[in-house]
Amino acid sequence: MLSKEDLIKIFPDFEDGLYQAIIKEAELREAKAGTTLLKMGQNIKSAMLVVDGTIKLYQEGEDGGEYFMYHLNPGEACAVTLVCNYHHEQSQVLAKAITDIQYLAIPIEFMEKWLNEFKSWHYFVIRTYRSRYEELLKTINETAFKNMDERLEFYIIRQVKQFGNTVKLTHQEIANDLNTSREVISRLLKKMENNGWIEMNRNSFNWMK
Amino acid sequence: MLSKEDLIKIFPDFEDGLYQAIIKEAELREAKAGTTLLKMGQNIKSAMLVVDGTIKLYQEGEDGGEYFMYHLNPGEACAVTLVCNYHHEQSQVLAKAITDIQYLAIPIEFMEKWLNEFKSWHYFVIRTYRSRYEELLKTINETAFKNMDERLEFYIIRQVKQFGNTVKLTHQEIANDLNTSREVISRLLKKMENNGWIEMNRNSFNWMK
DNA sequence: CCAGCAGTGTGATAAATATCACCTTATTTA
DNA sequence: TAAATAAGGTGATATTTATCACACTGCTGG
Repeated sequence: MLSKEDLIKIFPDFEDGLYQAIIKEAELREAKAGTTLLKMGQNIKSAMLVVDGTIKLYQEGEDGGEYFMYHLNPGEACAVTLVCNYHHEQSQVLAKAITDIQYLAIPIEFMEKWLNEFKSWHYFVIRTYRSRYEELLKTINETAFKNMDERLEFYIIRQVKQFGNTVKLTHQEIANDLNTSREVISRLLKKMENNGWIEMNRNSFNWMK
Repeated sequence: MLSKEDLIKIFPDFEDGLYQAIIKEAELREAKAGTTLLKMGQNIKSAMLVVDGTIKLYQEGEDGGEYFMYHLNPGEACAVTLVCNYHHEQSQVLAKAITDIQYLAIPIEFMEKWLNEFKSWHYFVIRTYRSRYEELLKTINETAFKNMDERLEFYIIRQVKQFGNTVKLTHQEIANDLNTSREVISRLLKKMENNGWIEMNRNSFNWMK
């Protein structure tokens, strides 16, 4: 388990008792890049707080398609797992580790309890929901109003902010995240290359705009 | 202002002190059907709790387009206005009264204070964010994965759940909400009529599926 | 009562995106 | 090192959605 000092670094706004509670009740878990952490429809058994690495959150279509919504970084939590009533809550999102990650798993029976006991936990939950709500608003804005070329640009910029100017994704992976086809992405990237916005390599490209 | 008894009917889960605080600090406002209550980019000055009537929440595109996200009903609050830090928060949504409405306006300087003082307020804020987050997930699912015919059906069903089987909207209004054109909606509704799903009239139709 | 307008119907066409086919090139593996 | 595999390029075509043009109809205000 992490020490209190470690926890303070990652979750600086918690109160003393909450750090103790986390140390006592949470389990520190690891997962390899590529692991699916949460599927749609799956019962939620524990809250997920990111300690290290990056998680990608998706909406999953009935047909099996995936639609990228936002990243989760250290110090952040997966909103849907912070359930207040712990009876048969089912996940409405798909969560995947895209780097090797470490996270705290907290059995959901503590969610209600901690809300009562720790003010800083309450604030954390509100901040989490608020920021995720705002991410979803951005995603809706892109999806509802923009064509694929602009959506792709927005998508790339989010990648760049996360991981720097070298985007290490195949055209197919990007197409999956945007729920379109590989050909569409290939052609749009080719246009960007012609415009001098990117420099393409196999399995990656550099954002230069 | 409303009496405590009225408040209890609409917001049953608040604690005693919170009802008092609302009576003391909130202003009961009215607005006519069609009024814009909140524009994107506008500074948020007060929280909005719906007392009577229905509000529609939209995402607004840069080009001026509107995209319907969800309804707000009595007992519910506009999530974006429940801001914790009251420095220059700007609205990221568009809110319109679609019936005559009554709502409580609470100056946002009380948001932080009430979070500290009233546990039931804290829970209310969390419930609000959680349910709105879930609405957005549904909206994203429709937008990202479905064609216009299915999206229209989903949209109509939400209307029907709100207002009953007679949908009193023009094709143009529906087109605006779904960020498409009137012709597209006209043609799709015509198909639904041919399938026997709806009965069309001028300015309205009946859902019979 | 009729002129004008909002609401609706519908064909023609354009634009965006999806799908299919097939090719080339780089990388991995037997 | 040859063969298999993954990544990417590109034309042809189909589907979905957007846009334009114009007709029709029922309602409303002078």
